[in-house]
Amino acid sequence: MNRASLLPQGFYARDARTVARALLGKLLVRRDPRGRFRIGRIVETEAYLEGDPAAHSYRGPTPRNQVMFGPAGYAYVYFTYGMHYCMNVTCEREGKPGAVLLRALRPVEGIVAMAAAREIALPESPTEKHLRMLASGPARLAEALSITRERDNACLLTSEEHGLYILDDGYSAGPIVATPRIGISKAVEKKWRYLLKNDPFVSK
DNA sequence: GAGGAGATCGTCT
DNA sequence: GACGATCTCCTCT
Repeated sequence: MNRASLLPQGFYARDARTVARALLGKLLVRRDPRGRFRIGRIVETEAYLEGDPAAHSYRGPTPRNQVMFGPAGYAYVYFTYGMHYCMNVTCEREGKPGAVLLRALRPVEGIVAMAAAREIALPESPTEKHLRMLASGPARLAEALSITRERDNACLLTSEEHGLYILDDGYSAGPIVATPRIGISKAVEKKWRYLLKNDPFVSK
């Protein structure tokens, strides 16, 4: 990888829709305790805003969502459906909740480790179809990088210290498409899901 | 390829 | 006590 740099906190302290678009093409990095890396390029995001009925923050702070009310640039990881974790990045500013859900990655490095974490048997020469199974979907993404609420909620993403962070390697993302968000029942008309146009690694 | 059911439990009402 | 910012597996075409 060439000259990749951490995104500063100012990158995150903006409108969630702006951050959601800006995160497309950036690298999500997991460095595990053995110093091995799992890296994927972000190809799909969703924005959740203040006053947004679909956002976990809508009804005010609770133990579960309190990270959304804190400063920008932290991970908000929640547990849902009794079995899945999903990862958000906090944005906006303190007291004004906003978050971006990371929905899909294009695997870049550590593919074998991702498959192991997902308990998927990869053939010697995996096809794009196999690689799509690794991190195309918010719960798949979290599982591929071993992201859990217990380990990663409220972790600072602008530092490499915790082993989970986001890098800008200078990649220039192509055209971005905005669509309605997935899997929600409120504010379904808002087109706050963003993805790289024609990218095969977006979720379905 | 499309569509639907079931899994499974933390969180909030 | 109801409901998820989901995924997988199974059936049918």
